[in-house]
Amino acid sequence: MTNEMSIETGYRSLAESVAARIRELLIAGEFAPGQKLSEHQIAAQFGISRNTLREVFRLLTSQRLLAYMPNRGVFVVSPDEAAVLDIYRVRSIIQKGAIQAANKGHPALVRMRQLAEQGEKASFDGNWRQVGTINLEFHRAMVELCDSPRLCSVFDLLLAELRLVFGQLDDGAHLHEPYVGLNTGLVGLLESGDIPAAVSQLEAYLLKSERAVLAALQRGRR
Amino acid sequence: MTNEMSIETGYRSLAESVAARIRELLIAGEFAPGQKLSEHQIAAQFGISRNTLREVFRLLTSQRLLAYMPNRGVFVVSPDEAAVLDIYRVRSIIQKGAIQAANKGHPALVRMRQLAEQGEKASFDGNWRQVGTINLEFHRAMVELCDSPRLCSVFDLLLAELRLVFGQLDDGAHLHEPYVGLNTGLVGLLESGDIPAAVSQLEAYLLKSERAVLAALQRGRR
DNA sequence: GCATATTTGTCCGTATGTATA
DNA sequence: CTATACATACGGACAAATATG
Repeated sequence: MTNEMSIETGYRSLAESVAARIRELLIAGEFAPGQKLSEHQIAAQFGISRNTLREVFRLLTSQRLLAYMPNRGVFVVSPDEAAVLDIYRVRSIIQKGAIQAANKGHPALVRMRQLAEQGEKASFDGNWRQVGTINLEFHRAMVELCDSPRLCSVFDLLLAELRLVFGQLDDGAHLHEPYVGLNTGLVGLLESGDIPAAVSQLEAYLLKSERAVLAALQRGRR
Repeated sequence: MTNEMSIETGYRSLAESVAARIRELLIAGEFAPGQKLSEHQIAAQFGISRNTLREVFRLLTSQRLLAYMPNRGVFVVSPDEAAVLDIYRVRSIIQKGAIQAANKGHPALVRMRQLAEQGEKASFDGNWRQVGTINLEFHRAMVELCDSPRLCSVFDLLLAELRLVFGQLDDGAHLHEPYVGLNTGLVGLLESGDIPAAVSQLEAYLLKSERAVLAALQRGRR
């Protein structure tokens, strides 16, 4: 999925595949933020040696999902209000920059249309968990509009960190539901080529989402 | 300097400090692009064990400075034309986004003024090496305008990769010299608060620089 | 195309220092 | 303050893949 695999062949070393698995567990909320990850325990849990696990930890700390505390071990990061503010600041810059490159017929734009419709459907069915997943995929596709592998990988890391924030919050419902309409509207604007309107629509989305996340975060972590 | 150190204390583990040292060697051009880094040799060269060195490699591959080839080892990346295009695409988005936040009196803006003047001086003295260093510092300060630690660290990685490209080229002179004037002009526009003019000035810089780097790259690597 | 040497990928055991109960 | 637990780092071992003659 992401770009932590080796070049050329899609082969992943043991460290890379375990990193991918732990990454999935992290964004699924299986590990609590702030929790310590013991080398001994995790190595046993995944059936790998401690040396290999330390390579895994180096990968995941580089992705801002784990953090080292010297001589104390690695811990799951617990993004605070400042982190959320920063993440949304970067999102704003990256996503506004990306949709400048939107041109009709771009594969990513087609995908955005599909995802917007899937989001409407999932929202209608009340499947909030899927609404959240689709929503993030939608914004990921938005960044793909500008055909920049580096920007996409940066954005992936941002989204992973943001998922970690979501994992701290208790309600999956109202965190994504209000935005499916905005997404559909945004796609329409991009398809019609009205970039300035799309930008302000995006700004509205980001501001609204940021405030909701901040409020939920301050309302207390579960 | 960069953010690969552990949280809380500024202490760096052995892997982190060796990674920083190798990183310096890489951007100084001490290792040739495409060169293979033998685990045995490099471990001996730096007086560390293979296990620790593999952690170092994980850090540096995460920073796009090295790349794994499965069962063949790690190699210094050799950015090609596509990489340069992508780097400048991301630079454009990030830097244009960053200067939107420029307000008079921002510490980063003060620093940009200082660096612009230092660049003029170094250019007058014909010290091209220092002109290049100052130029990159100038653009780094530009990104600091938006007070986003995440965007800054992303930009640092981009610049490190770009330095790797410079290391492939033979002339350090004409790659930076023509831009010192543009830098000074850009600072003036930002200080006067004329963001739109600053943006077009920045666009002119990036386009010019990108073309020069691409031309030098196609003219042949040393 | 084959046999051999080299190197990676991964594991284990262990010594040392640091933090914590 | 001592003792225990753990992170840090090292060296050696071995199979598998790769490079070399």
